[in-house]
Amino acid sequence: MLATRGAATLPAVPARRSDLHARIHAVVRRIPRGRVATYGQVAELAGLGRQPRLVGYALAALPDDAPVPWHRVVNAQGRVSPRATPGADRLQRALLEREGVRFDRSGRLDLERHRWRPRRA
DNA sequence: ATTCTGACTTGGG
DNA sequence: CCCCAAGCCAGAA
Repeated sequence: MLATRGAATLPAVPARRSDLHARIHAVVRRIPRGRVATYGQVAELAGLGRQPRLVGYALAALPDDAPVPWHRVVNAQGRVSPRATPGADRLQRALLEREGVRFDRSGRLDLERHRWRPRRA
């Protein structure tokens, strides 16, 4: 099928933008409706270890039409992380509420109750 | 090529 | 509750 190496016109290695992002997005795609995962949790599941920040970077890089439920990722405090873009955080919260996730007065959700617990890592 | 700038978390003061 | 530092990727200017 595909030439596996050295075709003059093809790169030896696929020019993927970023392995890191791809892996992160893959994990986030697994988060079921009505459940949430923290940045740290996603980092672990993606095999990045303690690098929750990278998860934030990867999600920030998502195009608007990406088939990734980015809104299901919240911070370790169970809150929607403040976003630089106006309204972005409001949208995230709205999307979660639409899936049945409730927030308390301080804008915090119950991680114990809503956290996604994948059987397989 | 260098610099800047974000969706984080943890440990400590 | 607030503040600070470290760890570290990628796209834009």
